[in-house]
Amino acid sequence: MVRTRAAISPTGFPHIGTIYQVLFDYAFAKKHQGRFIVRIEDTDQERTVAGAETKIFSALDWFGLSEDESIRKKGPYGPYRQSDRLPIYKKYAEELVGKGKAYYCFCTKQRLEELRNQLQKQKKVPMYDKYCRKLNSEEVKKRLQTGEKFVIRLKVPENITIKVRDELRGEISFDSDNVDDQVLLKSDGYPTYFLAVVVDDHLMKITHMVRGEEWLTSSPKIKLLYDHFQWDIPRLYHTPIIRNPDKSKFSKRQGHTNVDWYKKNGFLPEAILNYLALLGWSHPEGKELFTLTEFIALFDLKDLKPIGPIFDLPKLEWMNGQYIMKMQRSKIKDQILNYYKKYQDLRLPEDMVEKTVPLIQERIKKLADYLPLCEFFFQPPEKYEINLSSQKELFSKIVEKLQQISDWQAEELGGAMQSLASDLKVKNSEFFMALRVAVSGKKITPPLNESMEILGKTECLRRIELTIDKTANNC
RNA sequence: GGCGCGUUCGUCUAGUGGCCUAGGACGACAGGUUCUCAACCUGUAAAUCGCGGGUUCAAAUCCCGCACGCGUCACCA
Repeated sequence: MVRTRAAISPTGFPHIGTIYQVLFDYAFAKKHQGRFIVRIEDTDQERTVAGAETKIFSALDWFGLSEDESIRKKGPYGPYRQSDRLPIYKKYAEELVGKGKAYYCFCTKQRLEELRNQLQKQKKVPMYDKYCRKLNSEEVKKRLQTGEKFVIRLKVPENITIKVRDELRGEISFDSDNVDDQVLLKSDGYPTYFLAVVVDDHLMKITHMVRGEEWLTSSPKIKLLYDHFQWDIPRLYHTPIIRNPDKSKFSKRQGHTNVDWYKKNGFLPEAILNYLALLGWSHPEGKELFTLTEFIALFDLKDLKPIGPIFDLPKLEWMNGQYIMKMQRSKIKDQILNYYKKYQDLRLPEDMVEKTVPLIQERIKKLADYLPLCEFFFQPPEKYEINLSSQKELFSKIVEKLQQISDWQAEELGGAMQSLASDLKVKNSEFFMALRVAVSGKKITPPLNESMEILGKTECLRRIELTIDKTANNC
């Protein structure tokens, strides 16, 4: 059975790059009727942030990428939080020492730092000098008994070639002399990432290890560990890393990496996933718009392209607009209502939102675009984007004409206004623009006649008369 | 700097030796439609397939070298 996992560090807000990873883990597991596991990697006590776990799970739920096993969903291979598995790592680290594949190291942080500085000065690669490898077992035993602080390091064989197979790139060779004697168990009793992933992935029966490309160069360490434990290594996939426009790792400085930002700006989770799916993967028929279900059916990890794509917000916005355009009206209404309530603490009147949806459906790209476009439906304009002071006469005639309309429908209105414009020999564009601004205050609005129909006769006349008053004052 | 990975329009990509004088999408631009904005329609510009060598009747596609970009070099993940 296929089992994939997302290894998430609770160190801050949910990152869009994490979702990108999770999408592939999730889709691949689902495609093969497998299980998708979320494991909390909180082995760095200093970086762990309280509350981050909750945020991660709520982000997963928002995207519809909920896991099958985790700290909140019981599974057969728990616990799923690494800080709850400390004895396990200790046991395996010691097993490695017993096998002669790892060793105790008593070097102080100061010594390591000096060593590093020294090597850097000599323009050499900063690596541990394997000092404690030379310690004999008697001495080690003695030092351990006195309670001296220690770490356990991986004993990397000298002068061999380590071959690792990455399913997207083929076989990659590393010279073991370039691989550091990695610390596996820290002096605080916590494992480092390397020990923890290998032990956990094995114990949790992970079949496909999907992780970011930033891990690629550490894969020989992983390979060595699997060999030393004599475990079967899962299939390895190093997925591309999303980039900034300048091709560096996608970061806060140059883009929006926080999932919350997308929520707050009214992006739809389906649209984001669809967009993300197209980064490094393409639909066999060249389709750009597809559902998660369709993606799951067609996706295969091996089709991923190992090139770091640049995150292009305009395309995401376009895609979001496409999703809104295709959504049922009642659903958009609910989404808008919900969105403003939740993220802007505004309770918009449901009936009015419902009426305006048909007018704005193809005009907004994000839920957050709704109010700037439709605010005038809820309150009369305070400011006017065009100076109407010379139009007093025009508006008087408009009022006169509007008052005669008995059937207040967009069509009637349009007809009446059209004929008035031609009677007065005013250009359509000018005429309607003046009226538009009088009613809404804005140059850009949904279709005028329809908008006026929704506002109603009384309100429209009120607003135009208000405009006349204001233009009169200006004179 | 060592090591590793990568390189097709501005961006996401199609492409696995002939169908490629390189296709699509976003974006840009121009025009049409139109009461504004969108939407929609039509069209234009945009990649000498990073560069240089091979192999082959034939290369974006295979091989080699170089350049550039990115990643990584912690008791962080």
